[in-house]
Amino acid sequence: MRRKQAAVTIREVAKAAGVSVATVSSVLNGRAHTRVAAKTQRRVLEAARRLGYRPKRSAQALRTGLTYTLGLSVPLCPDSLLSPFFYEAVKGALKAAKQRGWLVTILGFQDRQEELALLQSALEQRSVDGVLLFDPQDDDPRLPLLKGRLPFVVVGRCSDPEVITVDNDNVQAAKLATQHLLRLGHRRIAFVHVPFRLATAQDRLMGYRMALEEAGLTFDANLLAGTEGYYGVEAGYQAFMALLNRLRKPPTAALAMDDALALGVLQAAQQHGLRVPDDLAVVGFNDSPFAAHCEPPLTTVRIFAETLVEYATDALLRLIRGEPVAPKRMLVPTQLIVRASCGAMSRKNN
Amino acid sequence: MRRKQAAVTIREVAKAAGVSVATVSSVLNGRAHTRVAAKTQRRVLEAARRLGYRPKRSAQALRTGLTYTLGLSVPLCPDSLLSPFFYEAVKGALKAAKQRGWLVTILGFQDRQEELALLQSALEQRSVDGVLLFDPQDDDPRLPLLKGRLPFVVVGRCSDPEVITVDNDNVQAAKLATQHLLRLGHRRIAFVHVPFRLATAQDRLMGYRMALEEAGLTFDANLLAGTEGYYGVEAGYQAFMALLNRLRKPPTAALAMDDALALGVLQAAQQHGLRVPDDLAVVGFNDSPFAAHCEPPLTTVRIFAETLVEYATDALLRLIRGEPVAPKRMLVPTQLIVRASCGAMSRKNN
DNA sequence: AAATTTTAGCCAAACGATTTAGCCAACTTT
DNA sequence: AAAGTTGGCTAAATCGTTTGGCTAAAATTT
Repeated sequence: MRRKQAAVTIREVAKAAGVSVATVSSVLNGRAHTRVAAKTQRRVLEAARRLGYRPKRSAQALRTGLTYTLGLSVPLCPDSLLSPFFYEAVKGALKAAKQRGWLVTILGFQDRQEELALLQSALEQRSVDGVLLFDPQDDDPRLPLLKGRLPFVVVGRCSDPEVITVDNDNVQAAKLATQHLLRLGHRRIAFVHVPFRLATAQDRLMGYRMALEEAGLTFDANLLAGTEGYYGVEAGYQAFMALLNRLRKPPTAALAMDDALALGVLQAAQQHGLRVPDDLAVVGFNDSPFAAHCEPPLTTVRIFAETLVEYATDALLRLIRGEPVAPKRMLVPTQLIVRASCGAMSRKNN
Repeated sequence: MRRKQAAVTIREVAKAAGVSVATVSSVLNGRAHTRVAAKTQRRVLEAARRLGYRPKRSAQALRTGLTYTLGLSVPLCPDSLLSPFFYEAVKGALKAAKQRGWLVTILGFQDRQEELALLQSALEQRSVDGVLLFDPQDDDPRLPLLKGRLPFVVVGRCSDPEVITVDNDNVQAAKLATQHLLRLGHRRIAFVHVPFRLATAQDRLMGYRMALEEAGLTFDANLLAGTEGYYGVEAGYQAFMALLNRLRKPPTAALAMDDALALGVLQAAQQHGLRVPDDLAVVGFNDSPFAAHCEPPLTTVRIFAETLVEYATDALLRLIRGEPVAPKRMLVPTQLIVRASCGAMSRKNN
């Protein structure tokens, strides 16, 4: 039961077809160098099919120097806030990889340091031909480690202009969300954000400001509510509570950088006696699974993580093959999903 | 920038240490066959460290016949309901694999047929040394395909006694949840479930029945609300709505096989004019991210997917190495998480 | 001192593909 | 008819390890 049946090798195919292994390889890989007569080709193909021959990956890998495997370098947090993004990301990566017969392995890490060790290891063992990185930061130590040694593509915005990146159009996304609130008559819109060290936060702030300023309003830093930690309901609650306590007059709307943060805003608002959406309109980000089901259902900006990562993977594959990678930085648009929490729904009912 | 710097090979280490490659390999792999003097060992180790030698995976793979890679055969659904489970699963698999220096690749499929093709392919190309399968069904076609050809472990219950499985203790879980409701005084408890073709559904039904019967109640099939499709808010809504319309008197409690189904139950109840938890107590399963944040917060049974898959991966690794795998079937306990939706909270406040 | 055992380490053959260089016949060209 | 071309294929090298078999030298026994 444990014995593996001997697999078919290229040698056996060669023997069966009455040619040399070189010819078999030529036929199967369609090499330009050696042309093979049509008749011989047919014979080889037939023999390969009949014997059920599939080249052994590890032998190919050794000879060609390619593992035909991509690495996804992703954080493994204790909570599962990232899980929808992760799932979508894997779907996207697989979609792009599968078409070309590539595999995807997960390089999962707990902290930045472990990530570096993992990348280093992947590099040294040459276990992958390229990696996808997420969530770039200023002065990202991963880039110098990888540069010139292993092809990589970054998902998210990244200051280095050399690096190939694919990102959500966060500026546009925040701008549209803010404009939506402006259109509903709001003038004092809070922005609940994660630390600005993250590029995403910078971009969304940018979009928020642009919308305000294009509407003739001046940006007011007092309306910023920053979290210390990362995304998370509690973080949103704390940040918004602090904002409410700080201001004489509460804002009439809040744009949160993530649905979890928005949920925290909802809780803080409730505790502060503000009704949503009547006293406070709330807009989140990412269209998390719970966004449609919380009370009230959350207006949110949907991002297309699957598409994002699919593009990134495609670019990475090109990069590895040495093909030209069209634009060095790609932006994927987002979509505003209007639900009850911003008041647009009830307004329609008036 | 694209040039990879030539990697260090075992030959260079051998030269640097003034020994043969065989000796280097012996030292590094600690083979019993060839003993090496302590002094020489030190010299080799030092040379390897100094040069930063890491054996090339693909060469090892070719020579040893092992890829040191595990496959996770997981469904890729359009919606992201599975995403928390998937995330936890990957965490668990990586935790077990990483310790021993193994890699994990994702074999993601859209439908059963694609899964078979993928497994077949992995088998033929020998791209993984073993796979983890999820969600077994009756007469699962994956088992005959893999048996005797590729080691595998199944996550979930599986009728074949030969197969190594790791599963949640679903019987116990459903029993405890039901007992909780019984303790709160409920006597007419609905059970909202997915098709019984799935082993999980069978097991949870079993636990539900056991609790009822041990409490001296007779099982009433009229209180079953089955979905046609799989998990999903809409499915739960439909199933429970149908139940409510069918019965003269609504049940006072509902146990749903998943939080998404429970959410559907919540919606159906609301539409039917039943208040939760006052008129209807609701308990879900899986402690989904939204469970704590919906209205009212959902009492639910938490499962430990990470642990589950960690154990499964560990068993798989053992199986691959030919080590004995302790019990052929392992059960991981679950945990009831009490929130407002079952009424236990408000009761306490009386 | 010779025979035997043990220790320490080397040689060379795999593993299963890809790829380079070259051979031979047949066909063109001059 | 001699010289070059080309088409069609093969032999052999190669990728970087691991490992079974072997052999000197050293240690031990007879």
